[in-house]
Amino acid sequence: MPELPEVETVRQTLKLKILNQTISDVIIRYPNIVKYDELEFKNSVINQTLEDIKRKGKYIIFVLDQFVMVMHLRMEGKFFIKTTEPYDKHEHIIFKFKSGLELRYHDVRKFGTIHLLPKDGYEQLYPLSVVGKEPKDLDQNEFYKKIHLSKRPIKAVLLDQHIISGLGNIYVDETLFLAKIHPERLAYKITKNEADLLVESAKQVLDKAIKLGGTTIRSYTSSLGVHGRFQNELNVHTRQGLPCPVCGMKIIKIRVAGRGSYVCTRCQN
DNA sequence: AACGAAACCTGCGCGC
DNA sequence: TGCGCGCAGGTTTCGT
Repeated sequence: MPELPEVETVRQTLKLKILNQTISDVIIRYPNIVKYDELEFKNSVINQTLEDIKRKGKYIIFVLDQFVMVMHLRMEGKFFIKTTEPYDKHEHIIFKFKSGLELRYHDVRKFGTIHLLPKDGYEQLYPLSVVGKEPKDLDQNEFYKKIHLSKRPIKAVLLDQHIISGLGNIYVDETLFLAKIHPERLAYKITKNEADLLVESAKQVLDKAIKLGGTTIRSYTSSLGVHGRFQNELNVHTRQGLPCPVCGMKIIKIRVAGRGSYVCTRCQN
């Protein structure tokens, strides 16, 4: 489900709904998601109160009194807030609150992760320590310096969260379209001006997507808070065979960096 | 050191 | 209808 705009939308919604709730119990139905000893995890978070909900790149950060829970939704992770309904087959972790509300983590493919970190200095600990800057915070010279010797296709570089965080398959395609750069172009062949334009385009794409509540494709069952409308604004992603909105040429789908990639070969070089 | 491929999982749509 | 394949908004680990 999530790239940065979807995670941000989820964060905002969760904050409205469960801030200041106190955890009374945790049900772990599929333990592999929790990257921590199961019993210790439970003992640590029970009786803790949710003080804030933050985000870094695609990670969502639940700040408790003495700990932080760092969650990554990977491909299909979603949250639901329920009360007493029976558990869905794909609800793997249930946080029960003293109020009777329940926060349920739902993940068909079970790729998601939860790390428990001490509150003190958690930003310097794995996994947050290896997350690169988001486009809005990324200095353009710094970005160019990081990519200008790389022999990877530019799309692979933009997907690399250590270098620049928040973009995923949808928003990389859209960013490359705005910057008029072909996803297969090797990073060292990107000029400084183009690199600057890439960072600018990424900011623009993410900002707009956040304003529209993210993108909803393929996930018909709505996740908490994500009623995205950015799918109506996509220029190329998912639009194979349709005309490029700029030049009218047919958009094609190719495979780059192992990912389905949509491109206008007239506009993007 | 750096790159691409495989692995982690499940479900859906397609062609035969 | 059933089966096998390819594909899916991500990241880490493995092998060259």
